[in-house]
Amino acid sequence: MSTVLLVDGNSLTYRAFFALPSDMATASGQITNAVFGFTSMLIYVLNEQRPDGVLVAFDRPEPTFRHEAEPEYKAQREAAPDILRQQMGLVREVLDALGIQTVEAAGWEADDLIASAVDPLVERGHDVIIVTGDRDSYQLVRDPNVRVLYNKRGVSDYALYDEAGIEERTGVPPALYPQYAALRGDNSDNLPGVPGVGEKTAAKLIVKYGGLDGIFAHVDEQTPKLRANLAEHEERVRKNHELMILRTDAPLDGVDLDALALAPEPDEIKRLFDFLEFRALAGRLAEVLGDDLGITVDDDREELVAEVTVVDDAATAARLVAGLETLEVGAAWQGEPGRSPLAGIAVVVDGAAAEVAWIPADVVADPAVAVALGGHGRVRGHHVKPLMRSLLALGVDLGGLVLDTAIAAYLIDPAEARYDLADLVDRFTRFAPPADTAAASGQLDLDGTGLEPSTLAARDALAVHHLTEPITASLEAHGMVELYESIENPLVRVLAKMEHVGVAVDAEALRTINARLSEEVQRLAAELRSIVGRDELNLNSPIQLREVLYDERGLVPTKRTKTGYSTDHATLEKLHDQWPEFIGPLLRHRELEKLRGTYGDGLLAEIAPDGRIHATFNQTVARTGRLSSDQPNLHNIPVRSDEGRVFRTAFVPGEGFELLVADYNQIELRCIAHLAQDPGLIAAFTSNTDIHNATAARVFGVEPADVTVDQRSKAKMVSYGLAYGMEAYGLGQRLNIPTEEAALILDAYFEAFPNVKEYMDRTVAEARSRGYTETLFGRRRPIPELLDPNFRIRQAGERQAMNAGIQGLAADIFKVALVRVDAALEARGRASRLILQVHDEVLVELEPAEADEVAGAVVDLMRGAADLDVPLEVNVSRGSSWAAAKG
DNA sequence: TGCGACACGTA
DNA sequence: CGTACGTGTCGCAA
Repeated sequence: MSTVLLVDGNSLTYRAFFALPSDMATASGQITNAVFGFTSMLIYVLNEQRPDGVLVAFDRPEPTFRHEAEPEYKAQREAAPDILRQQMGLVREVLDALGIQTVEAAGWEADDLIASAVDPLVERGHDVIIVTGDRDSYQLVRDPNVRVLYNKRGVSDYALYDEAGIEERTGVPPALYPQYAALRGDNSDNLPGVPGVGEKTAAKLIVKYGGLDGIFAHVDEQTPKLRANLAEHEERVRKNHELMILRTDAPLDGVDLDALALAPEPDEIKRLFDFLEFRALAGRLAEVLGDDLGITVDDDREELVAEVTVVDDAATAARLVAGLETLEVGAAWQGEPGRSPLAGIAVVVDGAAAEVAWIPADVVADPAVAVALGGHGRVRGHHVKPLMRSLLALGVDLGGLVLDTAIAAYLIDPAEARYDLADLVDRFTRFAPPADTAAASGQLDLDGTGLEPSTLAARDALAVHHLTEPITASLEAHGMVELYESIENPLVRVLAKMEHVGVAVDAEALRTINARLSEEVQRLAAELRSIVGRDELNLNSPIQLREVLYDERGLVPTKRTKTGYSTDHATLEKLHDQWPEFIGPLLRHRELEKLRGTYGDGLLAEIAPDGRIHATFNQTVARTGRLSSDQPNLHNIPVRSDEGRVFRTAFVPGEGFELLVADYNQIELRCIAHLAQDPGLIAAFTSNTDIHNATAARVFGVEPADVTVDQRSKAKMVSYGLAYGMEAYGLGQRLNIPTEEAALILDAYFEAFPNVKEYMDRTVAEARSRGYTETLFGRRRPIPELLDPNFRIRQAGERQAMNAGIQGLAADIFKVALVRVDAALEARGRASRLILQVHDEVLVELEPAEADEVAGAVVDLMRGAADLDVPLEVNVSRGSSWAAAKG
């Protein structure tokens, strides 16, 4: 028995396009994510299924009989973006090179062509496997010889369904699939089904009545609501059904079904894969096709190899460093970058000749070398902050940075999971990407490559040398030189200093808080266990809580998670009155256990020998341009609840200092006012009144003096929700009011502040056409989800687009402030220092003699960080702890 | 030991 | 069915 694959070329290419980053490109700039993903999927299935023949079908752009029958069919689909369309041609080229037949026909979809090929192939005695990401093909599995290999997500997540598999997956046999889908509707085809009928109900009805005819003959047996919906939408369902049936009479012109075996052309494969820079794929393909074809695509790019000279003499090292115009550096640690002891640094001596010097840590720390490094001022590297931090610990201030390639790559696309030096070498230089880098491992030969840390660090330094020009050019092409140079670049050193200095913590106070919490947590746990009569109930386990609350007690929550009923705070709150003696203590246990574990134990474990906490502030993580903090995360220290806020009393000024806390007042709302140029909102901020009160007055049409507490709170919720793209449903959930009422409030808001609505719409439209959002300062964020065929994903993209410009602008302003505050403190030679930042708030240790002057300067610099059409206001307070200062 | 799911802290 | 993060725990997989 032989197997033939029928592949839906459009469906898979589309899936590949959205599964892979759209900045995947060859050195010459050809974007390759879709063709790469398609080829990868194809090789994957060739390898898994080892078929004897393959046929790939494609859609044509012309309308089909479905469009003629139903104008709404796929009417919501955006035209394929250019960067996808141009790759369709490359997909064809790949297939041609492999000698795989393709078929297409004007007026027909790929699905119909596949359907039409199934029977002839089965008649010829083949097993047929349909490879697609489109569920419509399920209906073709009407024969034991036909199966569907369905692409669930990404490029390597597949499920192979036979007849029983389809039935298990959907609840109906393949033959009934079109009727089932007609009832349920199909969002991706813009074919609505029957309201109130989802997958479960549709399957149940189909199975019970054997199909649509049976269902509509027995509508009277349904509940009133369902009956009405079915009756009202019968015509629509019938129409859907008609459209969903795949035709088997499509013309397979030019296809020879008896010659579907692959006929690879090695020379053509080599040429094409070379051009596309598919080196790894070529290797996988060669394995699948067998080596006898002799397909080898050489990676003829040069290896990045440094000539390393060890410099262990301080005088020589100092002379060398001082003599270099720019310092292109790599570094290695005996453990974690920036935290463990530094092993040494690598410095490019002659880039063209690949000459790199390795300076061991003890030599780096020599005063002569330290002076040379410190006065240097022209450093380039990849993730330089950890190096700066380690050097500060050695008493060396690296001073001026001119290029951090990781941060540049982050600006170019802030959505990447990480910024590997090897990836950048691959994308931006003529060199082959190194298998390992010191920047990536940061460890002493952890992965057993056998390379010395000095070798790795030297290669990193050399990589930075070769990246300098192309990365700079890319920044220029993106219009981001100013953003990089004025904000991100100087910020690196500011953050390194903050990490190095850390924040002082009163460990004794923390322990006291923790002991009290532990005691109460114990007491509550015992109480809760005795109420339910279980000794081993784990209160941290949502699964076990579900058993207690929903199975045993029989409570019925309103919210579900994807695995079952939710036990989150909002849900429990609603159920509270039905079982107060259990849920009350449970909520309290949750709260205190969280505080004890995450903030009590967590913070205590992070206190360094110097009695301070040295978090890391990540500059290349948040997609909006914000910073993030880890080890520990100091951005989520409790403040809202009284119980939680006490942890802030343990954050104290260091010996001989006082604490200053300064935060922007309503910065995101002010950003909205400025960006939207909304006269009402601008006036509200300019008049210096309570913004939520003023908003409520406008929204609810009352005098400011007459605004109720409830109205103010609603207005506040709307204002904040707005920045996140919230809609009526979400607002209703949070205010605990019906969606309709929430919709009225939203409408009233947009009527009161019409430019805000207009700004949101414009932002989304712009992002959709350009593919990315851009802040006032030129920070970009690609949002490919805006073109996703899935409505929910597209909608999430719209919310991200609305939020990116707002959160991003606030982040940019704040970064400017940080840089300027630090610069001012240094310029005036002050001992006061920045120690912590939390998105719109800074903590400064004030040296008492300078305190008034510095506090004033911090406020002025923060207020002046940007010139918006609304004033920037800053709240400041001083005290002996974070909590006291905040008061 | 790693990972997804859940829950929850902040701006 | 509100954006952006990081961390803790559980429970299952390897």
